[in-house]
Amino acid sequence: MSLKDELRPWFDGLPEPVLERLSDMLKFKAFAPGEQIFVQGTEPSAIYFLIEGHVKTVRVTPEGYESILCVRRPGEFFCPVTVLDGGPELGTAIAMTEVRALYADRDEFVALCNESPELLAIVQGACLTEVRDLIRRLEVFAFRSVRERLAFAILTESRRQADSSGNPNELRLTRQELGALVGASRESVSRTLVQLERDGVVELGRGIVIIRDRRKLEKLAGF
Amino acid sequence: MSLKDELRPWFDGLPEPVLERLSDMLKFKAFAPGEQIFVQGTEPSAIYFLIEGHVKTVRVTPEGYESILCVRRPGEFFCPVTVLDGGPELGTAIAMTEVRALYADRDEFVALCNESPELLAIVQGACLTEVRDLIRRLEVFAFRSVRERLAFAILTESRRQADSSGNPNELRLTRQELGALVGASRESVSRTLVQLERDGVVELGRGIVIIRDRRKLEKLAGF
DNA sequence: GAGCTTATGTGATCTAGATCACAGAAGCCG
DNA sequence: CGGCTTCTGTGATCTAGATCACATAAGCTC
Repeated sequence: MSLKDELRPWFDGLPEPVLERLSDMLKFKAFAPGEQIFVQGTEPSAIYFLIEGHVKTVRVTPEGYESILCVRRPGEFFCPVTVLDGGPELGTAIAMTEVRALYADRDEFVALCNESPELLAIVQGACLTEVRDLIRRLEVFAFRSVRERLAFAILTESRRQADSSGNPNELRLTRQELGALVGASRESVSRTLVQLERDGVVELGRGIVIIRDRRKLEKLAGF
Repeated sequence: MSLKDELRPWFDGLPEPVLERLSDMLKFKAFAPGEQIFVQGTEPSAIYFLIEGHVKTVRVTPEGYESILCVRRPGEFFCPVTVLDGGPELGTAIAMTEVRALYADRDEFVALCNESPELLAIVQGACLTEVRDLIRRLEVFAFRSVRERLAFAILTESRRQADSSGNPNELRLTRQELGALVGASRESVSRTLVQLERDGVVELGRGIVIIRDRRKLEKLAGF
């Protein structure tokens, strides 16, 4: 199957010639676990299309606290915001697993966006989704307990995983990473998850959380 | 001065004919303090251009907690996100003072955006700014104390006020509203502000916070 | 298997901040 | 003016969650 055909499901509705030109400008690159793809604050030089593996975008505060902005999964491209505004990278992208990705030079890609309103609309749409997601997350951060924030994060990530045709019930995140995702300490996450396991909501493993009772989780998260 | 000329500074770089058509589609409306301009979750029917007064966009959780998404000031239009994606309103917009605003029908405005890439880029840019602002805010929420969150919020609002050619040192926000902005209780905000007043950082009044020592504030906020 | 490194559970403490409960103040408007 | 409502300060109490301090445990590599 040609690259162009592989891209099609990602860019549904994109005119054939645009798809063609896009696939022509893409190059392949692999990353090892832990490897940095780009660094917070630097000028964005490319847009990445994730084929395989997971990538986290993290921000580190001056005190050394690490917070995870988002986890990217196969089928996603990043970062839509920096592609459009050309501003500094919002976070540092780190491969969580073996990663296979395609990438395009940002300038080239932007040029193509300016010629194709359809492509621009797709990137724009991704940004708008991010705004809506961030607002929900902010609300959860402001008023809810670690237990509820965790439930929310697990469900959210689970859904994103389902969207990328992964197993929606198995989340490969360490307690540390979950903490960075919900703004809590590793210990609190650990204790809370053990509690949730006792309640039959999840099942725990080393570096993994398995969802057992989605209904209870949704109730907790306030969905 | 014609409406078109009044609009010009808001839409710097917009081609003359587009500006003309935009000014033709605008209508005037005034709101009394406390009046709702639109409601969270409803379908957006218009885009508003704020001429005078302040507008807060709030979200209310099922338990009755109120959080403020943002405060709009003269020279801003809202909400760029719902204009572009047509999704449900992100929050309920409430006039905080006497408000004078212009508004355009969303469909008409979107049609104009589709004809003018320059106009689209302006609205898009506002969305991208929102993403970056939200991310910073999320980070502050996750790891910092009420004291630091307050300093951050006061500075941020101060800057936005300066941008709308208001007095950047006088913030007309109640303790309650500041709490809704930083995710803290009214009491905590009150106590913390009194402390900051003792330290000579701010001066307090009924429904107002006056910045006295911007430098200290910036240090606290982590700027 | 020995010896790493990384991920995890869990007890003991300590504190920021929520919550409850009032009392003053400052504006309103009749 | 007196009686509203809205905003504010402040004490007392209580608890979620951070932090510190270990002890495992599970993989990995040689």
